[in-house]
Amino acid sequence: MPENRDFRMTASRREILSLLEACSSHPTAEEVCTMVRERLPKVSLATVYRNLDLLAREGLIRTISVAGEQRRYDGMVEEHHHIRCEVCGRVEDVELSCRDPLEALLADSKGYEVRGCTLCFVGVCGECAGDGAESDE
Amino acid sequence: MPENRDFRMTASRREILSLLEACSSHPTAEEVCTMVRERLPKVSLATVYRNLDLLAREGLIRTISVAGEQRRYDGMVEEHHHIRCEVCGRVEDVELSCRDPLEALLADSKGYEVRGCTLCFVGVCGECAGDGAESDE
DNA sequence: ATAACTGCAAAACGTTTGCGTGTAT
DNA sequence: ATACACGCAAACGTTTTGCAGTTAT
Repeated sequence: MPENRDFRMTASRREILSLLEACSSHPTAEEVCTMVRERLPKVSLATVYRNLDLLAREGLIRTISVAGEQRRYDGMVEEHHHIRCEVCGRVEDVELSCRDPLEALLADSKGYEVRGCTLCFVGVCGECAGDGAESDE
Repeated sequence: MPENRDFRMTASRREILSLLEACSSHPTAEEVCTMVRERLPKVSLATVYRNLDLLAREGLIRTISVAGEQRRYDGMVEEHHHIRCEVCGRVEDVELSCRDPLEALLADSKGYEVRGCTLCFVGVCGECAGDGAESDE
């Protein structure tokens, strides 16, 4: 039963994929690598990077990147956005479809054909609030 | 006439600041360095990084994190957002205050105290449209 | 069989830091 | 005079790449 893909579904790829799909924490490549190694101890970080890149290009996962910070990966491929805690760095999903109404506005106002939208709120999560951490603004 | 600042307004800082204020292209640190060197040839990249960081901490410029790319800097300090061309990479300002209505929603729905919002649309700008460049999706 | 995939090590990249010298205040 | 800022070069953490051996198809 040949799969209709232009790449091979190897053990490490299957593992990365199912791991990301089950995981809500938007891990970094290194965190993915650590998780993969629990089941496939010999997987190298380079392979994890290569596979994350491939899976993202194939549209099976999403990349969350904030310039100057470590890239993170997300198994949820539907359009959605994130909120990141300024203190602990955690990233959570936000279900919020503000894209469509703005798309028309932007395409009109800037002459762009809008293809996507990366929206990331930053703030302080409930756990970090009151930690005395809000003073570094 | 002593200035009421907790840092010195040196030549390189003044230059970086006025350059960013006059510049609408959201340059990277290296681009800023190149521009600064047109007038101050001996400035080092490390100094540019240090000064960009300081000016951002002081609130005189903004750091913009455009997904997947190098950090960029912006002389416009008011809350605003960006749109980036997928083809040529240019980043333009978008005046669009979608923050306030969403803030309440988010603070409520996720338990976060929202402090800011980085919103970046990606698309194809007018100049790049029809260049045959939209095939690499 | 063979093209795709892998681990390893080294390179590349953007960014930060230590140190001794220079400069704004 | 002195604390701050600087240039230089080296270090850093993340990501990419070259290569030779391995594996899925």
